[in-house]
Amino acid sequence: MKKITVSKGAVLQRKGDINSNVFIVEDGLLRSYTIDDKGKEHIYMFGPENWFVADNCEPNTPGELFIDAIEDSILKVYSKEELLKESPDINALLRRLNTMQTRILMLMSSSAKERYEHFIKTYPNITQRVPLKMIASYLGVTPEALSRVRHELSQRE
Amino acid sequence: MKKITVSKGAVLQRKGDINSNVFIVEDGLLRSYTIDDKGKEHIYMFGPENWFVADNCEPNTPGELFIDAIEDSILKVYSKEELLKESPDINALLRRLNTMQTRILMLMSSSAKERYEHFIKTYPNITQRVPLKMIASYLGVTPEALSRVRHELSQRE
DNA sequence: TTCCTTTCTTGATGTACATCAATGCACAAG
DNA sequence: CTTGTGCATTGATGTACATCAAGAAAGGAA
Repeated sequence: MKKITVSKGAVLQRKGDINSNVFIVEDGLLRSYTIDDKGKEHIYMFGPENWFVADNCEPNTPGELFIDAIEDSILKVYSKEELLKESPDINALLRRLNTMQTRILMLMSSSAKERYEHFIKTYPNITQRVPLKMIASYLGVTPEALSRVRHELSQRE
Repeated sequence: MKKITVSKGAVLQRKGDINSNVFIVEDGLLRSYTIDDKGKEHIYMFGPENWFVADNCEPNTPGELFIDAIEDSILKVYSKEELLKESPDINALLRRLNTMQTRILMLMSSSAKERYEHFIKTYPNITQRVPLKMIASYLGVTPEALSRVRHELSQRE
């Protein structure tokens, strides 16, 4: 762990960086965000005092998020490895957080069709095991809308 | 930890229960979901083999989610206290998961206005510290839309 | 101060998805 | 077999929000 001071506007991490730092905000304000394919910014979270901010990607895989300082800030910086040493159970939780992160970014930036395509890639087996209306409910759309998406996708072949 | 077998349709937890179990799915399929004020169901997650399913509420506060079995399932059941004993750091992560959970449910079930109202309740200070467009980006709406929501709310007094 | 940049607001129009309603299919129970 | 009940599909219509465009207000740097 080391403590650093950054000024407003400082960039702590870029999307695509292989970088597994966890920031704990002592004072100031961070934000983490992504930029989608249309160039639009989506803020994933704000990090005010006493929050921790991190891109919850697996260690040693490229990150999804940008992290920067909205105000002058004082931060404690941990490496993820450092935290994992303390307790390996944390690994499962981190993976779970990652799933949630992806889900939030999907809900904010993707259309029903894109969300469905992502879903069948991520959970190919589940698609066969549950009724369509449950998948719709998971994706945040109505069964009618999902049915039309499905129809559209099957046409396109 | 104990191991249990449940059959399709079994309800493991209801919204409002004070119940801090964590289920690890050995075989079968669980789902967790909420029901909003309009009576609409929103699936928070599916729990296939090797997933863990839990309502990430603080221990000893009422849960947000229903959890039930979509297929006959074999589960390992842990109490949250049991996990916390292993490593107190997990607490911070659980709190974080809870924030994510709330966020996902908001994105799936609430209008822009409701999301904004929830935001200013949860982060009253941040509202003053960041430009509106960032809040819009966090909420998943355009600055224009948020501006109109704000206008509407200020009228109503 | 003036200029420049960024933020916020307001209006007009477009669109993805919701809602409502009807029909067709399964599969389960009698 | 027949009847019922829940699920999926399709069409017609409604609406919340996005997009596009223009102007007003609010700092920041010279």
